[in-house]
Amino acid sequence: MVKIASWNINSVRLRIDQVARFLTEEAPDVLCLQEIKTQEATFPHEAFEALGYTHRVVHGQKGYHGVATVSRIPIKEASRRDWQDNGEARHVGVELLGPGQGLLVENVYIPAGGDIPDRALNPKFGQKLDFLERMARWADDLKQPTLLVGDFNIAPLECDVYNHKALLKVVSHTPIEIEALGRLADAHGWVDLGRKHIPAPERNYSWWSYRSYWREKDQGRRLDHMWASPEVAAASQTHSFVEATRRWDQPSDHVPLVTEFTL
DNA sequence: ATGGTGGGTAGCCCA
Repeated sequence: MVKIASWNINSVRLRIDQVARFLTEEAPDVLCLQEIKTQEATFPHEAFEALGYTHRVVHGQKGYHGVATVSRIPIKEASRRDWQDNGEARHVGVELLGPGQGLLVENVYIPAGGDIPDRALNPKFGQKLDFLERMARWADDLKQPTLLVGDFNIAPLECDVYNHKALLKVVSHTPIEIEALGRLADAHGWVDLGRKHIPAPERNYSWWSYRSYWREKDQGRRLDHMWASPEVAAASQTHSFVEATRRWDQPSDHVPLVTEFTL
């Protein structure tokens, strides 16, 4: 069994103790982190080393964005792509070398896209759409069994948000983003593990805004995803969102996703 | 309809 997790941590240095708690309690073999907000040189390597996560691939950036994949089973870096061509660190791909040998684990942090869902008024929204189109072209050529995980910053289904109608014009749930994400989905025949294991219309949110969480109205969205090649999806046994982390002190606004595979 | 909170960094950007 190989257990793989993904978590937008919103600063790995600030929340390293929470990461350590999560690794101790859930014991994933591989953890993909997004929004580490630091460079490789200032990544808290020691804490991961002490917990047995001796294999690490960090695509970092000072202050913003940044992704890292840490593992207690052997991995090697396969790629780091820049789908915006602007130097932001939003992707790293690794290949498993021991258990699950040959599986690619692609860790991505898709741009949030700003506040206005109009590329003429908001360049960041256009960059998000372009990022998705370039990812789709990348996925066209994938030949190896692949697991694509991360913060996609899109909640595609009606049941992926607390109020579908109210959010149709809110970036993360607009039809144009969902169409672009659909083209990425079709490019490889990805299986959405979140909905394979927790079928619609069941609620399974992965993110709650810091600005609204105190209201205790459960105004969440499913922004984080794990998508698998069909044969990889068929090997998935369990899948869960670890919602408890959102109630820890000074939490990330995202919660981890965890999947177990027979590989 | 609005503003609400959080992180990194150093005079605002990003989410």
